[in-house]
Amino acid sequence: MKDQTEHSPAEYFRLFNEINIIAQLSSRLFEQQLPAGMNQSQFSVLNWFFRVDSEASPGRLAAAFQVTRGAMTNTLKKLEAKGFIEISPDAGSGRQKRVTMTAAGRAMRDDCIAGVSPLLAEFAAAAPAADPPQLIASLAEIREYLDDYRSQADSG
Amino acid sequence: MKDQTEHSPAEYFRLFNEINIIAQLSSRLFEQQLPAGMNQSQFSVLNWFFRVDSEASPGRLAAAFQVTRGAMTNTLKKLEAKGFIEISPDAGSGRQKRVTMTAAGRAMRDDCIAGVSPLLAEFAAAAPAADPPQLIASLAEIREYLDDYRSQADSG
DNA sequence: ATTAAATAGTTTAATATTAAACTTTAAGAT
DNA sequence: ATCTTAAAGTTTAATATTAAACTATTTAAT
Repeated sequence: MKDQTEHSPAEYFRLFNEINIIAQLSSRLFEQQLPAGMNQSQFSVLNWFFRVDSEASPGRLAAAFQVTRGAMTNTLKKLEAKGFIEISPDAGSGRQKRVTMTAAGRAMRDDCIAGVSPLLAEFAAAAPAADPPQLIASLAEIREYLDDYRSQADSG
Repeated sequence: MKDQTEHSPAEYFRLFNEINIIAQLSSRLFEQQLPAGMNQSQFSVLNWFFRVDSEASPGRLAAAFQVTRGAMTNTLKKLEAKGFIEISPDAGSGRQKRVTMTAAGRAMRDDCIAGVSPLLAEFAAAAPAADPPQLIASLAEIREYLDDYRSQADSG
């Protein structure tokens, strides 16, 4: 007999299903709170500069968000046109570029956070999850597994 | 001091972030295993007929998957063109339609499951999550909250 | 019975994304 | 030194999706 550690394929199917539905619902909800003209992709890039590093190549950002380089080119163009980032040649490498966030970009990132905060606060108050830290930890394990899996597939 | 029940907005931000990354990674991975010409949206509709009911209106399916009716029109057209579903007038209501899955659709649904199974089995064997049932239960709570939230917003 | 409002579905225009082709630059092999 | 391969970024074509306009039908109000 199996004990509580049984992990069936069907169970994981159901798990990914729940995750996908939540991703879809929450993304829609979040995007509706963002300032006009901003979407989640653009916000994510601005927030990356806030959280992770002060500069990056387009390729590094594409890898960070697991989108194609073409998609990142498009997102960066939008942000550059609005003056939220700057794209300059990389001094050390002629085939790379150097992306940085402007003051206007930082201000817009703050506006986005302000727009989304009431929703998150409402959510936190309703607390529809028993133990968020535990949940986050479990999900992080899965995310890391998928990341590794992808890397293997890329090289193999 | 807060105990383990603290639920901060920042925590939920992080939670949705993990969920979105997993959704993106897993969707890509799953779609790559599907038979040529099939994508997740189309598979989901076929699988819905397997799991939930033997017939539905386009609007019911759009609501079930939280996509616009326009998006569902598009998905159903693709499935109909390939002979996986049939769309007929609804006897009881001139403005509704009646969608059903064909035998070819059932066969394709099985092919999709077969294509995805090795990946799920591999995943289940690696078991990158301590307690999938618990995880699913927590996520289901969140999904239900978001569903309700959306319904309120729609009517309010 | 007429009219107004709501509902179901489709169509259109715009956008975000992927995959693949392409250009330029760098690194490695000889 | 030259040639080949790899890497970084962009462009193009195709697709999926949303929001909004539109058509047809049903329900409700009077």
